[in-house]
Amino acid sequence: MAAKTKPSKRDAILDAMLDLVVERGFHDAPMSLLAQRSQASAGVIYHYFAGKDEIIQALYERIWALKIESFLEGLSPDLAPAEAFVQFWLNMYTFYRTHPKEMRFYEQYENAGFVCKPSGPPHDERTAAFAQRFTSKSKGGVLNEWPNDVVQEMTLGLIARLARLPRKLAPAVLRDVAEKTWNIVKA
Amino acid sequence: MAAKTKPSKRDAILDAMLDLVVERGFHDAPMSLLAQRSQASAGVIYHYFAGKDEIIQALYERIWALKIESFLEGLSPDLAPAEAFVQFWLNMYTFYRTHPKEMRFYEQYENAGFVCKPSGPPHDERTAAFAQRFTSKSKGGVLNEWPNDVVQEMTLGLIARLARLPRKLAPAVLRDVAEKTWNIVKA
Amino acid sequence: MAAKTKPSKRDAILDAMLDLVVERGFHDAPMSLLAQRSQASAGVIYHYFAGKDEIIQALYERIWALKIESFLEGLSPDLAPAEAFVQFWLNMYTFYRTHPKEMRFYEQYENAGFVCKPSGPPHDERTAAFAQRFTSKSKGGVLNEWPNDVVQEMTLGLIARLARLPRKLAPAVLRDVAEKTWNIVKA
Amino acid sequence: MAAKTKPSKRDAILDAMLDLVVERGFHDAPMSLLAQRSQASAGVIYHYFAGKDEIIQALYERIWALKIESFLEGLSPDLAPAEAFVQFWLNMYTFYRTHPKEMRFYEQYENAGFVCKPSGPPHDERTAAFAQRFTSKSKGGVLNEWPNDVVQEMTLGLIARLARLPRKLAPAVLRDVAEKTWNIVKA
DNA sequence: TATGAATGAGCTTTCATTCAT
DNA sequence: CATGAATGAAAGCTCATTCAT
Repeated sequence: MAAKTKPSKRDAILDAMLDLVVERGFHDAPMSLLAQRSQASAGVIYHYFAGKDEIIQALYERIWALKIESFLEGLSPDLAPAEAFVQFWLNMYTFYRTHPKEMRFYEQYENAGFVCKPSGPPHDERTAAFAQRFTSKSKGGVLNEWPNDVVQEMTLGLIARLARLPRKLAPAVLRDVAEKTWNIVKA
Repeated sequence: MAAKTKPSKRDAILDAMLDLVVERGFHDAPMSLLAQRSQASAGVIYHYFAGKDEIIQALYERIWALKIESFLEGLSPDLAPAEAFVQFWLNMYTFYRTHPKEMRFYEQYENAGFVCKPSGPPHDERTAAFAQRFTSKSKGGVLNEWPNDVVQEMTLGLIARLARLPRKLAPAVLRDVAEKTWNIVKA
Repeated sequence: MAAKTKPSKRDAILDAMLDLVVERGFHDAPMSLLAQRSQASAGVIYHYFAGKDEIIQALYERIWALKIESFLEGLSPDLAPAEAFVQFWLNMYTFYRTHPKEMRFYEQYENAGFVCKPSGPPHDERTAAFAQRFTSKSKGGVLNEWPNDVVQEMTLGLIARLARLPRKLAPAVLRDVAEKTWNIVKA
Repeated sequence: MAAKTKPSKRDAILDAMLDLVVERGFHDAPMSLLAQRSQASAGVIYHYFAGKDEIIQALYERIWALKIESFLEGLSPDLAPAEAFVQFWLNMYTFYRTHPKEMRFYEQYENAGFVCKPSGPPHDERTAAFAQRFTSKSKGGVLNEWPNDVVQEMTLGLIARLARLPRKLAPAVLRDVAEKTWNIVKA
């Protein structure tokens, strides 16, 4: 049988930290509790990580990777812009709904200035290709001429917020929002 | 009669806490530093507040009040819906741009689960009236039939995010976004 | 009555640290024990000192000052060189014999490289004057032409070692050593 | 037969510990670092030594043996007292100058009370013979009547201190000090 | 009102040592 | 012989809070 049964301890630590931060916040996630929850002794944690900050950082990166994977699922480059947009939109919504803890962690991480993101979020080729496509017309993309960050908030940012709402939105509403939004930001 | 010059100490404490939380995050805003920064002794702080949590709470409420005041400025009930909407939109953007620290505090407060908001945000009559007007048509308002929270994210939430962007947006873009958004959410 | 009854806590901490280091060595002088012995809580110690290193440093400086005071006692500039030399020699021996703990601390401090002496031992005018007198003849002093540090080891260094010996030396021997040494190093 | 190439691991550990103690002091020489530096795993160290203290102890003894060997080099019993004295003196100085790390270790060991020397320094015949010769006349030796330990500090102790000085002393000065010292302590 | 020394539980981290592999 | 993950007590230090003055 294949190998990958080993790093379970490291992962257990990250899992426990995720739970802890979501349940109690950065300010109330002591290493002692982390040890208990992850079934690790206080000592081993420092065998895997240099310190608390590094755990947070590693967790951030693990979630980032997971996110990228989920977002690009089923997104072939052949899809027409409108379809790709809606597909992507739904992917994000689904990811956020199925990973609420990861999402809450993310928000704390980005808002609390806990650690400084090192060298920006890790780069990814497929994301870059996708991003390239969704730029303003004047830059060779398919979008209108609003500043890039405005468009992003209108799309990615909006989905994230909608996904945070307690209730799951009806597919019809979801599609409707996606399409109306697309009509605003497309070229 | 001696004017309101006295409670300056209390305010100084709140001011210092605001700075601290914004600069270092909830998890790194010790009372000792708060004392230093607010020119108060460790002891007096507990004369004005019952504890750290209460300071956070009081700060939250102070900012809330400030926000309400700013948002409703120049918003008479006579304004046509579209105009009121755009006016409100611009008010929010302006407030957020001129109160970046308050905004960052808010985000941490809401994301970090630091304290549970007691009894919901304080009630306000004028807000209520305004909110009443901007509900779905079927409820007597002027908006479409999307769930209320979806519309809120599309509007209030969006503005907040746009205001967080580093660059100040050009008035033209701002108006454009406001109007296009209005066209989506209006009845 | 005069003031100086206050800094007792700070001094108690230094006293306790001196005992601890002498009894158990730097490597076995935990803050918890220090707290117990000095009748201070773990916390207050950090009110008076920034950390363990600073305590060691402060102790070093306190002892240094005490040393200077003792060494120069009864040493008027009018004394003939030979007499001044012997007087100084006896002062040192007496100090070392009456302050064995301080001496042992000193030795550990200087040998263990525990902290780096900041900016050298604090300067003192009277010492400087005395030192000036006891330099080689060619530099205007009363000593022979050996390198300065060699002479120092032959005198100061030697006394320190003799004082460390378990037994107290007979005054006669002491004087004899002092005089013979003087005959070697004088011009 | 396979020569002494095997115990290299044990020696590597002692070497690494020597470096560590000299560089950082007893109080900051953790086993983990020792493992790294000696290319040994944390585990094997305990195959060769019962614990940290034993390593220190073994190191002390290794250095002691080395010292004895160096000191007695070229010291035949036929040499006249004055010549033997000066020869020994120079041997010591040379050893100390060529083994600064060993010397610094020694000083920490003796000052820090790290471990109590077990059963005194290991006994050695040749040293004993040499020591016997250099006792006071009344005990059959060639020295004056000062207490034994005083003479030792005047000689051995002094050399050790001179060797610690940063600069290497000129041979002429060295000889001069040796001879003048001899004149003091001889019978 | 105001001070700041004092408390002590609790925090993050270290480290000598063990033991399954 | 050798490894290095694992242990857990203890280290140095922080911090919300109290209280004598």
